[in-house]
Amino acid sequence: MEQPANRYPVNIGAAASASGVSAKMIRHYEEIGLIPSPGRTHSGYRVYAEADVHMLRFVRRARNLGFSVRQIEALLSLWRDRRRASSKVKALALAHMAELDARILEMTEMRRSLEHLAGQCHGDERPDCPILEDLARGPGATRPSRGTNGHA
Amino acid sequence: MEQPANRYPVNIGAAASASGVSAKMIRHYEEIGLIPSPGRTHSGYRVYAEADVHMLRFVRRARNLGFSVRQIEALLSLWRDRRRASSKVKALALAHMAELDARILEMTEMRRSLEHLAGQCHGDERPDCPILEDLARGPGATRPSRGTNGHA
DNA sequence: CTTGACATTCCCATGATGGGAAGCTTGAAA
DNA sequence: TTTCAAGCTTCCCATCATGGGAATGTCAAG
Repeated sequence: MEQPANRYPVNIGAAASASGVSAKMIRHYEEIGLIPSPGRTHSGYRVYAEADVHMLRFVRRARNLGFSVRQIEALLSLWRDRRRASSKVKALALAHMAELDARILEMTEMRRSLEHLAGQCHGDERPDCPILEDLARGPGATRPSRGTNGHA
Repeated sequence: MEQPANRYPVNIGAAASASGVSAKMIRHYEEIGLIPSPGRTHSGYRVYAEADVHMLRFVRRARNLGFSVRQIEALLSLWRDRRRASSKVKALALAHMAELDARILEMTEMRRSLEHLAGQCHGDERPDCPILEDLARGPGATRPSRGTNGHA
């Protein structure tokens, strides 16, 4: 009954390619305590079981969704606790969605401002450029230059 | 004709509050060469002229638009070159907009995935949760759990 | 002079990731 | 068996923009 396909446990390289998390990051996650320290061979090589690789995949997918390591720490402990209320997981997800919304909004506003400015810049060989003018003197507030200084 | 309102040149603290760039960051920008080294008093204090504060404001506004320091370096040199073609500035702005678009898209997709998952999670005291299940076994691929392992 | 608010430099931390060096281990080919 | 490449180990450094804090020096007002 030796299934040749069951190649576990594996070294860090195989765990990395099987999980999509780089070996570098696996060691890092271990160091910061996100994942437990795996076993070691007599010579010090890290040894990963299939369950470890599953956990790494979990981590990678959560990162793909933009969760921070801190949040993933929480997700992992919720994952391990098979009796936790699903509301706890959902709360984490909603909180992260709110963060994403905030960042999306922020960047969308930047984009809108830039679009506006770029739309006013003819973008040819002439030197006058509303983009730089706006950066130089501040959005909107077209204050009359107080004659004292041509700004250098 | 002594206008009391013309309080330049100023120390770093005043330059910071007048520009909205922290003293810490002003020194940092100087160190990395984004802005020129200002004059110093006999005792080593940095001294900023009004034009310097204008430049700092320029930097802050550009950062508020999400430009990287590297990009601001380019913007500043375009700003100083009064003969540059406005197309160069516009090109920078458009490139930055494209970066913003990419990041916005990425985060929007994350958000959408999360929304989908959260929408399937009842979020009550029951433990079963599609969010964790998805993270654990991978998006879409609903493989039957091969009984060999309760996952640990 | 003392005091308090400023300034200076230097080092460290964040968060997630990667690069690379120096050295040890492993397995397979010569 | 020797050797060689590939893979592993740890350690340090870099990114990017920002801040905290320590130790020390300066300045202006009391």
